[in-house]
Amino acid sequence: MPKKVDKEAKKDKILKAAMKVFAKKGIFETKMEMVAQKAGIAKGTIYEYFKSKDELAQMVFNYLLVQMNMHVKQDMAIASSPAEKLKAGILAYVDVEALGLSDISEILPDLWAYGIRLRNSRADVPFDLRWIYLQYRDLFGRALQEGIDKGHFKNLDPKSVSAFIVAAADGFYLQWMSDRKNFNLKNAAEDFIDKMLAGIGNN
Amino acid sequence: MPKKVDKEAKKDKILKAAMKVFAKKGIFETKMEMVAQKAGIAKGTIYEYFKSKDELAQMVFNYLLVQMNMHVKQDMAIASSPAEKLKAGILAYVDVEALGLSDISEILPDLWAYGIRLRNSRADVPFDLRWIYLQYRDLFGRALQEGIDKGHFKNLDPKSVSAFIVAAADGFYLQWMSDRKNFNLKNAAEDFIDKMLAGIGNN
Amino acid sequence: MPKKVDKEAKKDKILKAAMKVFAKKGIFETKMEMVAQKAGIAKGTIYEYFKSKDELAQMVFNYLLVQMNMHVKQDMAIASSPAEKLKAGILAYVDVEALGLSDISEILPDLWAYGIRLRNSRADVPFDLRWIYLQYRDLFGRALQEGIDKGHFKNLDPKSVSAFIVAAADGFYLQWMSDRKNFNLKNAAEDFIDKMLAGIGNN
Amino acid sequence: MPKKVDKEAKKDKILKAAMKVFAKKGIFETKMEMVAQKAGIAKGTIYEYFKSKDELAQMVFNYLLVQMNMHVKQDMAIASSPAEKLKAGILAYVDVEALGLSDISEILPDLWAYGIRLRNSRADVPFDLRWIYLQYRDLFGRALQEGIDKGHFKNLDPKSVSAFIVAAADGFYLQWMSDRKNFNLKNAAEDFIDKMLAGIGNN
DNA sequence: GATGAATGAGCATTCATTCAT
DNA sequence: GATGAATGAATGCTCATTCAT
Repeated sequence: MPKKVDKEAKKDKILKAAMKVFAKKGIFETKMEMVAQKAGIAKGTIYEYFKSKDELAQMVFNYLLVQMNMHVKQDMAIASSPAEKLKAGILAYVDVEALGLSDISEILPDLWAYGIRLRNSRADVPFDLRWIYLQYRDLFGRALQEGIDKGHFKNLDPKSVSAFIVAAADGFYLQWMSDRKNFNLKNAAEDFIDKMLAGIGNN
Repeated sequence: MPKKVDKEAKKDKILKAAMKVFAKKGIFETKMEMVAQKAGIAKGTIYEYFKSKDELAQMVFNYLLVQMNMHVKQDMAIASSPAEKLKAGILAYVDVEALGLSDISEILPDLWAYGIRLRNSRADVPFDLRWIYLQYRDLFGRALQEGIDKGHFKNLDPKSVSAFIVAAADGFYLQWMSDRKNFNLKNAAEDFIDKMLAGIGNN
Repeated sequence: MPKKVDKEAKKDKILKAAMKVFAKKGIFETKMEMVAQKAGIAKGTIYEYFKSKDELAQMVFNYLLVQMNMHVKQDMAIASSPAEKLKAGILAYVDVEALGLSDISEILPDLWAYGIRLRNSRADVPFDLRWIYLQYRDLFGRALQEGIDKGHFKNLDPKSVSAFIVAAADGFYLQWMSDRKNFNLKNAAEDFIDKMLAGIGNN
Repeated sequence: MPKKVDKEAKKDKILKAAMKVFAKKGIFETKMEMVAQKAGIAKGTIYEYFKSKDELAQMVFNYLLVQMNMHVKQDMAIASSPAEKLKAGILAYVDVEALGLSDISEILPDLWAYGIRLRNSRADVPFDLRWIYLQYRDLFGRALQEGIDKGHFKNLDPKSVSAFIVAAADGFYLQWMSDRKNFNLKNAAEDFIDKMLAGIGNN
């Protein structure tokens, strides 16, 4: 099935190119021509793979969300203890290298802006920030609950702690994006993990 | 100087109108005509007060940043103990009502996107997210240091804790914007404050 | 009401310009830029007066249809005898000079093509060839009936005769458009009128 | 020569497919892809048989013109008396079934528009409406002349009568296309023939 | 010969900005 | 100062045509 492979590969190529240009310029400053150029193809070709600029943006955002989700889930699944799970999850969440975000992190606020605005406009959207956050909170919440059940953690509210784990991670992203030179994302996350685990630890 | 006042009032009116429309539609989906309509004036009049759409956006973002900054600073200044300062600061940071953000919170990701991108493009910008975050970290950091010095808090690194206080606050904003119905911003912040103060408290 | 007049005048100017270019090039070969140029305005200005190229075309067609209709009706109304009415109506129908069609006659097949196709597509159309023809047949039919009633004409079927009067007139247009140099529209119409009146005359 | 036949058959298939789509959508709304689909082939294949969309359109129009011409000529040739010749010719002219026009009549105004415009643009065109009409007028004119010579018809001008026979036939087409449900093309033609023959008959 | 993916010229339309009134 | 009609640069998207397979 040579065609199939080619098509998927090309679509992916365009997606990646779009991701980069979107990140650098913002969605509205990005012209289809730029994406084409970045992908090394002609403008018209993009439309063989994506219906419109808007769909392309959605696909890009969706791709990122799925990547991050998979990454976090996998790393948490592998970890053994509840504390390890939390640690692995948070580190995976901010693992820009593994997520391929190191060069395109600026895209996140656009994703957020887009996702938040979708609520108000169209209903048939492929991604829903509401659901995304629910899921992350659930993911961390279950690890927390497990830790509580096992007596590793204090008897705290998993809902609120997980919300704040996710919040901290997002917030670190924001500070890092604003000042990549001086803000060390990984260190911030590790520091946070240590402190948090100490805070919720049962001893 | 009645003229001056009138001019300022009108400029403010346009700014507020732009803020609302920007928040609802996003900057690029906002047309100057919409802003004019919202402000109850003619399209051309906006240009008597703002050089361009871009300047208008900058003024809007700057206004918000200044508001938030003032609010946080004031509330922290009034508070007496270090713990009270932290609490007051965080609550002020997320006080959407007082900040007038309750109806226009969706503007924040646009502000972030804009601010982060400014780095790459133009140098002569009126606001700088890097500096904004430095300042907030410094603000909370000084309260933390004071608490440490007074023996109220454990001997922790004010830099990293303040970074994560700001991060959590931003992150809560994000979750709240994504799901205003089900995520209680104020509760999340208060929960967080309690836990954090317990965690860093010296006893 | 200076504005109102200006606006209407300008709209009319654009309409007339579009009519000419449409006639010369055909609707699809006509670019909005050409219309603007012909009207002596900028491309964008057209859109202040017409929503789209399609609407512009519809307005042009409608204008022509209304003009022709008015012209025929008026000339028939003035005429006294039934025979005069028929004659006046037919001559008015093909009076390219009075209708302003002398330089833009080629637009008629486009009008027909457009009108016929409208049936298949959109329902909310401002003109309906079906109705147009019904009306013309009715107009000539009533003159015929009057002639029959008065004993001027033989006892023939007004429906079928009126249909064929209109048919002949349209057909003459077609031959004239195809060969303006050698086909004399007015002569053809007059010849036809004489013969027909002789044919249906009662003596 | 089996290959030749195959080629011709395929070319014809494409031509017929194009005819249908052109009729339904109009030439400019017809995309080459649609024609290919209708013909059950790939888009690129059309270009193996026709140089361009424009040529395809010309071939379609030419085909129709030739068909109609042959049909009319043949039916007139068979008829014996001048009156029969006229009758046969007119009926053949509007015999949509035999001409294969019943489903694609809407194509006629496009043909007219195209033909009329050719005059203004390119000189090397395969068909010329001017010539087409000359021929039809000649065809009917000769039958009329024969009738006059034989004393069957009054001494009228064959030129003008033939012009008006053709005109009526075209005009009937137009009314029929505009309202196929309520306008009976054949009946209109027959009615017309009867009346005309009565009018020009010598008795 | 047939295919259909790729191309890129071409165009309708939008909208920030200007400026005559 | 205020207006809103006019502008025209800019851009998303289409689709006839090409050509490697």
